[in-house]
Amino acid sequence: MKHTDAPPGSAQIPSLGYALMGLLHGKPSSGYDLRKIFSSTSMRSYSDSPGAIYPALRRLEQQSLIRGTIEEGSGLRRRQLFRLTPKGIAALRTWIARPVTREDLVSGQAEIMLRFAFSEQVAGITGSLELLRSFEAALKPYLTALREEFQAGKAAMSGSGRMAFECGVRQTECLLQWVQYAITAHTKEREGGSL
Amino acid sequence: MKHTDAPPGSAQIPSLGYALMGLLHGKPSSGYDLRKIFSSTSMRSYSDSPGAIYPALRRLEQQSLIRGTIEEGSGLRRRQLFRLTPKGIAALRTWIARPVTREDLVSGQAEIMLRFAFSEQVAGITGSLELLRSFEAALKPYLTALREEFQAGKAAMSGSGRMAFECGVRQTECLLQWVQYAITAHTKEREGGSL
DNA sequence: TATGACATGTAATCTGTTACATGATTAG
DNA sequence: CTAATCATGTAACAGATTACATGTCATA
Repeated sequence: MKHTDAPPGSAQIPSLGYALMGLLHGKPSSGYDLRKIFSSTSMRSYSDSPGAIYPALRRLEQQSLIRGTIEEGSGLRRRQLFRLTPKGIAALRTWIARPVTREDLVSGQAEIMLRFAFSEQVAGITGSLELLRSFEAALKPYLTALREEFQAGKAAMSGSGRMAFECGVRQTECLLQWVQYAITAHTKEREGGSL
Repeated sequence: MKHTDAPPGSAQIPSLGYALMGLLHGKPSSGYDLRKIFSSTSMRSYSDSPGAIYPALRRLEQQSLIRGTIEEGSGLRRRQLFRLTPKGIAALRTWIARPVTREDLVSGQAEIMLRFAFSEQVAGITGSLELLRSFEAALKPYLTALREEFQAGKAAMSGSGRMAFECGVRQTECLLQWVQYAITAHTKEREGGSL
């Protein structure tokens, strides 16, 4: 019975859309540029296929989150440069500022890390710090629950099932350590930098 | 130009299909049972929605990887119990025995962990060990490449971008440590258990 | 002039999500 | 009787993958 009832016009943006917008915030780019970023950097987890990127760009443009302009002059063929609109920047900011939920943790933390990666450029160090704290706040009880589930269920698991679960717990512990390290690092930087 | 040319009839199975088959290997279950497992255990990353599970089960049945039989007798309503066919068991085994590729590492390790979790039940400790070694072999050069990419690119990243990358490196290190720990644990168990 | 990198797209298909529909059985 | 739980399904839609199609420009 979850009536999503999203604010009209904001037909929820998939992860790829935010990845694209985050990159465009850094620098206006063509679809081809973005594809190259996906295929050549550690963002390989996003598909660099034209069938994914061009339709996604068009959807974002239809929602007025980005605007494309055809580049004239420079030697090559028509090349459409996309840049964020004010509405797009606002959407990015809202996305980054969303509190981290249990759901974010359950379904792989890929999207939260994406949010964090863009956070400093889009929302400043304060925004990064807020996201990290929200991350930490969600992570702690989640880790506790994971450990409890492990204790409760390990008797019924196969050897490798138990090990796989342990891996999940360890990875989550590792993540929490990183979050705490990142919080101190960012706190220091903010004190040293802009105070 | 990648002509996939999969062996006919084996129309590549998505991750959800293997998750379902892995659970069925443990014990024949109805769609409802499987949904409950997804919604109540740490396999929450799979959707427990009927719109995902029932069609997936039907697809597997059409490929003769599982077979459903209606349960009579016991009080409740008709309930279809699914169990693996020999072909399904073979497909599971093949999936588990697949060498771990770079691609597996790039796009989140969720699927390899699923493979590993089921490996002992389906392929025995030897199968688990082989998978772990393959995992280790893929992980080491990947980690090296990640670190190199980090060194090469960190100058151009924002503070939080750099941190996010560092998180990726740390998580990968954590994973490698776990793999090595799991290898020694499994090796011991095999020596103690069946020798 | 032929090849390969640049640059953009489309169509078919598959899978998953959301939301709804149906009906049986059990507990209060 | 009514509500909750058990149990299965479907229809509309969104998004990604794959494979193909198209055309420009540089260079060898």
